[in-house]
Amino acid sequence: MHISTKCSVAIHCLIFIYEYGEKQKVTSELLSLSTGTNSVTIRNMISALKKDGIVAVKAGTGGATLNCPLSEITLYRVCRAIEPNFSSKLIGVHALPSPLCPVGKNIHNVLDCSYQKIRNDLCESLKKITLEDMVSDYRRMQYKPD
Amino acid sequence: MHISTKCSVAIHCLIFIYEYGEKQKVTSELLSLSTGTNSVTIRNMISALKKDGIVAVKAGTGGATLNCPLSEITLYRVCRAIEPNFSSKLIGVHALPSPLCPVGKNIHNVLDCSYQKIRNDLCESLKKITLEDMVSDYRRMQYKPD
DNA sequence: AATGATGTAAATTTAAAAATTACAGGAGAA
DNA sequence: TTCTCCTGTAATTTTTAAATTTACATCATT
Repeated sequence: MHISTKCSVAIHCLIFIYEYGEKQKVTSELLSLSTGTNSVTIRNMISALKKDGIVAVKAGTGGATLNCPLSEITLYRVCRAIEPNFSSKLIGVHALPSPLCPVGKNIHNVLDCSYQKIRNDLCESLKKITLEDMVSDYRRMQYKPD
Repeated sequence: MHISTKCSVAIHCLIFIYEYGEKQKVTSELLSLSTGTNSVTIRNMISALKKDGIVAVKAGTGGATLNCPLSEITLYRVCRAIEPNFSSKLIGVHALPSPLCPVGKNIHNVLDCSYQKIRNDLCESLKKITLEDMVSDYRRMQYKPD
């Protein structure tokens, strides 16, 4: 029913990996410390990003690196990688409207009509923002700390 | 962190009230039966819609009616009435990134930059859809049931 | 007054998200 | 070749948020 904190954690990790992935070994433990999120949760999330080709993880010895240019990583892609049907969970629908009521009988279809538009708009909105944008925001803040 | 089912239940109720509110007394009990949602939840939700001027409830004796034209009731207005800060809860953020890490220290501000754009886009998207649209979808389905 | 409604608070239940525990398996270092 | 550090993933437990339930004061009409 929502875009979970996993998306925020994923962006955090991706920025971290971009900044440090080449210089040092970025493990799930390190990302766990930086994000304040459980290392198993991190591993599951990184694993999903890996399947989408966003990151690469060195087998056996560990360590994550980016696997594609920042400009190709949109928020849409991150959300979809982590939670395949995230957009259909955006707005919750009540499960048991009465089939005996004319409104209840049709409400799911009525809602779907409009919700589909909203879901599409959201996806477009998420496609417009890339990790490149976010890293540049990050760097700007790095040097203007207030 | 998401748009709850309350929004869907509210739309269901508003269509119901539009269709039957003038002919019969639409009580929370009746809406509870039609939606399959608890009557106290209905009353709380109707109460929020009332505060926004979307519906009127007859005091004492009960019964809800629409209080403004369908075309003025956008999904944005419904969402905001029910959950004042719904858009800020759209995407969850991890609560405890490490303040000792350069990324952790700035991540909330970085996320806010982009998330603000997404929230605005969502609000615009919700403003484009009115209850008038949804009622006409509903009526179309009424006569073409499949 | 009696009835049938709303409005709201407080407590309980339910369901979803996240954390924890546990462990098999891979790559490199000792 | 065995030890260590890491990943991947399953199963369980804890935590949190949403929704329901219970309860009752209050307000018009009959």
